[in-house]
Amino acid sequence: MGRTPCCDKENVKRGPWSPEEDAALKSYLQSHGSDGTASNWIHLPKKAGLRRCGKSCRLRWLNYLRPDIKHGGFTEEEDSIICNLYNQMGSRWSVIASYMPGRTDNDVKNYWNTKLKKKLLGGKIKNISSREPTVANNANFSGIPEAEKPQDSTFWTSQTQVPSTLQMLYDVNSGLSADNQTMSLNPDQLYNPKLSGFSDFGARSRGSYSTTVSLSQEGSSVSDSSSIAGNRYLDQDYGFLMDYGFGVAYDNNVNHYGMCFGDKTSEVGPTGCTDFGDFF
DNA sequence: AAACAGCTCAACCGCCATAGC
DNA sequence: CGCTATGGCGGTTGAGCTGTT
Repeated sequence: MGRTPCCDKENVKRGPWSPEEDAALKSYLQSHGSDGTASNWIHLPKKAGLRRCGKSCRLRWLNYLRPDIKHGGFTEEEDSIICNLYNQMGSRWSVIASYMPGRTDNDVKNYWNTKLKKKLLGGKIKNISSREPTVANNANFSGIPEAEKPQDSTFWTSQTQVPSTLQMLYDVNSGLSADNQTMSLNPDQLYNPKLSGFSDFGARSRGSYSTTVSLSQEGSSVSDSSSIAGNRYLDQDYGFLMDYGFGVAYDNNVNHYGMCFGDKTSEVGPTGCTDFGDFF
């Protein structure tokens, strides 16, 4: 037996909302309370005189009609917050959005997919240690569940101790040749078919991320001992996997510096790197 | 001016989590 | 404990807008 639909799809209006519908929804929620419990989204359309699915009403309110919604372009500070948090927790848009009052998960997601991702692909990553972090100073952590907060304060404050081999510019747009002087391995050595190539930044990993990469002693080959989704740059000396956020994992395989590491950190390098790059 | 391509973003879809019975 | 209803979320879609040829 299939799942029962949330509404009668035959009798609900779909597509863009008219100003009249917006007004009806807004007026109803303002007079009856706009929190989910008070509203009961499923039954709201009927009460508000709307021929819409309850979910659609909820989405319209949360993403557009709420009075505290911030419309308009994102600031650089917000860009920075999004990039930092994306690197830390992946595509948890609602959590990321919760750090930015007035922004919705949909907004952040759209902004990431249409602009920020391209910005990064455009080779905007700069020297790792050159910039002060911004999240610590600007993020609003109030109301954020403890588990969702950045857990390592050094991530937000420390800019020192960047290993020299990490002092490189990774230009994701031009591939491996971004900084050949500091790359210890040539592209042939770095490339591993099991890593699915270097050009696909769209891979995504969610939940656990069981990556273990071990470099041979000579660094002449890369062998992975489990599957790796997505594509990363490998640094021979430190063995880290450079992930620019297009498939970044989280949970126990991502440290608080935005780097992805396998379960066996001894195999893939230290966890003491202080930051992962500056995208601007 | 028209045709086409690329981009944006609101809206939808389907899955998952959880509360309540 | 299992089922159902509902809320919430991330991924995807497509209409409309904008830029380019």
